[in-house]
Amino acid sequence: MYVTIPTDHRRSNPITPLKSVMTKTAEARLKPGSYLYFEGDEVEWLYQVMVGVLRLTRLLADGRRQVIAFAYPGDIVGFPANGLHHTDCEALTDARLQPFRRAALENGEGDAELHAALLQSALREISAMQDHFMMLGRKSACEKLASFLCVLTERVGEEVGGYMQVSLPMSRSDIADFLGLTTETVSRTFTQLRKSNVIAIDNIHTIIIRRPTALLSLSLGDGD
Amino acid sequence: MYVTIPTDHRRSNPITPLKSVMTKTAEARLKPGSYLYFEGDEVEWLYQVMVGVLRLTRLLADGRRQVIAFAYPGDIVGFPANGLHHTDCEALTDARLQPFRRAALENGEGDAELHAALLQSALREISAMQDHFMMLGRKSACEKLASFLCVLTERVGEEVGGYMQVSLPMSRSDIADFLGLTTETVSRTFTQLRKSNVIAIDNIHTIIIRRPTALLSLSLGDGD
DNA sequence: CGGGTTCTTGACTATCTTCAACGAAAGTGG
DNA sequence: CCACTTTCGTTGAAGATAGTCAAGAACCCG
Repeated sequence: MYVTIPTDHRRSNPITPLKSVMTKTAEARLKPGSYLYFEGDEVEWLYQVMVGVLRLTRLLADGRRQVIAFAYPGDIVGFPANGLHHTDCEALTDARLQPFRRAALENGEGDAELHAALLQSALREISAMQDHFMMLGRKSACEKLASFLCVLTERVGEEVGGYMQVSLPMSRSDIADFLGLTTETVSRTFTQLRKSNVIAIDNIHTIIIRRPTALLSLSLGDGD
Repeated sequence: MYVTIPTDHRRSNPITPLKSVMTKTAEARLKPGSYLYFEGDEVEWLYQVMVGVLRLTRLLADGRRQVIAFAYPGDIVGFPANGLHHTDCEALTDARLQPFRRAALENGEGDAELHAALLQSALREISAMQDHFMMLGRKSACEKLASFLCVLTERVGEEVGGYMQVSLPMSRSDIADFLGLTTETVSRTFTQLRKSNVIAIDNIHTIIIRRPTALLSLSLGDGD
């Protein structure tokens, strides 16, 4: 499940690994900055993220970029369309991935359980992307960033000293390209949230949620 | 396949109907303005649009709306996530739909061919939605509307008197909510395209493409 | 420690939205 | 079929949000 506004899937299901009764393929490992695949590549494998964070991006001819999703442990990346990858996929951190043959999705390969799990994952992704449409099309900069932090806190936040804390392995421009903003706007919005004491910025990559309910309100547009 | 920036699927495959060897369920018919399902409904059927145009929408608590997609003949609507519908679906025109049991997607129901076709349709939808992200997040009003008209022309344009002509069964506010704009901006952008002689507006719901290459350039951001 | 990248901040600008009015089209009822 | 009402679409003026350009600060890495 990808980082978008959640529909219902809570952290109730933290990282249900898909287990295949078939060929137990060895986990893949990635270093930060290395690519798993590129747009246009033939799809041979899907991958479940076991450890780490990946970034899926698409480029426009003139260099404008859209981050499609950040993939966290439990998520599946690499769904094919007409047999091809439609995004670039880069590791933001050290990562470990469990590969599944594309055929496991497309014809089951005799493993009905795995097949069903991959399909459900694809369907959840459709729903998650629909949420993200609302974010991109209809939310203000502040609502976008607040939503983003809420979702991340929900999925991968850790409690530290009575507050939830979130690690942001991606750069400000990754966040900007995910939310349809510029880095400057992302930066200003972080500052604004910090000054209004909704969050604290421990360091650039670590955010502390000081007022979770305020953050949630902002994410829903009650901030007016 | 939904109305978004196309990846590769051209009109080469105009309306390949999915044929089931199983229960030949009767076609459903819809009048304009009637709903096929609502967000939150249990999914029992998927539908392939045979005739007509449907609109898939999502609402925010405060009434802001996002049009997720317009579904044209050949498209499948109703993919479940956790068994539920995640959009509202309304007919914009008279429509005819071929229903398929949800089980045909989820476990094949013994019809492997239908199962595979539904799965491929879901995967293509994921790719189409990724295109739409770029549109919502990274394009200007003019690029958005030009892209929209290009895609529609490609999919459902008809040649009339040497020019391609496109019918727009949806309202201006549907277009606005699809592109993440206001109705005023959509209207102004139509006027701008008309004044620069890229399109002609035969009537509110019928657009003539006077300069297709100029429209394509605008959609890609070469308009500067 | 130093050089390069990333992040933040400021001033200014552009694009799009908002608010408001008007006109056109479509639906309703006599 | 026409008058009335309502909805939808267009246009204008003003304002706000986010973008652009530019400089300085913080961070990272060798």
